[in-house]
Amino acid sequence: MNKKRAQILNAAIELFSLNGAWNTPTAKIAKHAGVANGTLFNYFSSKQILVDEVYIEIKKDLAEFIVPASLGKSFESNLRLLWHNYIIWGVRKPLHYNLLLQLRNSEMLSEEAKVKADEIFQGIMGILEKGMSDKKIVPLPIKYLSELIMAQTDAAINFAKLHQMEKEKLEEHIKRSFSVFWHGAKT
Amino acid sequence: MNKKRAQILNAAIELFSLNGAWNTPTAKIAKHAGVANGTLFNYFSSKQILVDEVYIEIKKDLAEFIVPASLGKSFESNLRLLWHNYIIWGVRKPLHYNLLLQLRNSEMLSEEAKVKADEIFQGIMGILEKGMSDKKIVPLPIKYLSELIMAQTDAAINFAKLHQMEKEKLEEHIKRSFSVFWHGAKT
DNA sequence: ACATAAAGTGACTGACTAGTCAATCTTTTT
DNA sequence: AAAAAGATTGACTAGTCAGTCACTTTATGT
Repeated sequence: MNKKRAQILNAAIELFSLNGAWNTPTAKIAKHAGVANGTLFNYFSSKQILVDEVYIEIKKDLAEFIVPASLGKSFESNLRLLWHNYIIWGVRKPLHYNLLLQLRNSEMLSEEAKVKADEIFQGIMGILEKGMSDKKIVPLPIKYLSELIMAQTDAAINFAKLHQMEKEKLEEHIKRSFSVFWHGAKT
Repeated sequence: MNKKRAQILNAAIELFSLNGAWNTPTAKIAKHAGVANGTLFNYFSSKQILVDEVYIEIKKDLAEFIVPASLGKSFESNLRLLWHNYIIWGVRKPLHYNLLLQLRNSEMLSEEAKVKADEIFQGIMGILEKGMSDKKIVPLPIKYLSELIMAQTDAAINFAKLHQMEKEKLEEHIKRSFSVFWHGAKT
């Protein structure tokens, strides 16, 4: 069954996010997932692997959510869409988002997991970077632009959460955050 | 003696940063600090308290480093200086910087430690926020500006590290990063 | 209906670690 | 220089938890 695997992953995501992965015993995860202690290890042969898989799962979820279904229009509109979707994801899935940050900075991930997770985003990053260099819309190094995009979307997510934004207000905020980025980058 | 306390804190900062605080036994910290196991608990009554104190220590170090000695000129020049100093600090003290991010997202800090650490920055933030609202240089909410400042300086630190920047090149990069922010914010 | 395989279980264990404390060493006081 | 106070020590303990494995339950094939 793959259902059990998903149950365990979901339980892990929730408990890791709320209490910290370092502070969450595998027994608690199993219980929360409604399976026996030993069953967890049938699906994930060690806690390390579970942590890695949780990270990859979250990145996959994110990638699937933000990737523009209809790609091709102008580079700016593609970037706008990615920008929008990432912020929405961060606001709508606070547990996932929180855990993403936690694991990124925790020294808990194996190198393999980091590489694998990066590979998921290679497609998206490739499109982005190609667009940036082709159009040379912007006089900044591509890698710095990527950093800026990540950083400013994170700032936007934090602010949106702080004010518990929804619907129109959130959409307004997202638009404005993109303008701020776009004007800055075009300096 | 306060020297021992400092030794323990420094050992903890190094080991926490490299291996993760969750993964660093108190015994290892004591050994690395050149004191006995029990001595650590004479200075920090629990590991939780040690972690909290490490976090506060780092924040103090940062505050001391970035605060403009000569304050008073224009708001923009003050902000420029804070911006500059924070990035320099992040680049020069990679262990401190790394651990700051790690602890922020780790669910390891007590609420009291977070509050105490925030208090250290209340002065700086106050000046900043007052400057922003007084001059109304910028049509964005103050809290969002703060988020943007933190986010964009972090991006600048990452990029500087990625390219192992130093001296003039680093200074150029810092200047540019501020321009990007400033132009964006004035949208 | 039976046999064989696969999936699930949970009590158990070996390793690890935060925190203790009685004993020892060092510093200060008288 | 003796005594008292304070600091340091590290062997020890009590608790926790990742991972195991002999057994049970469920699914599949004949």
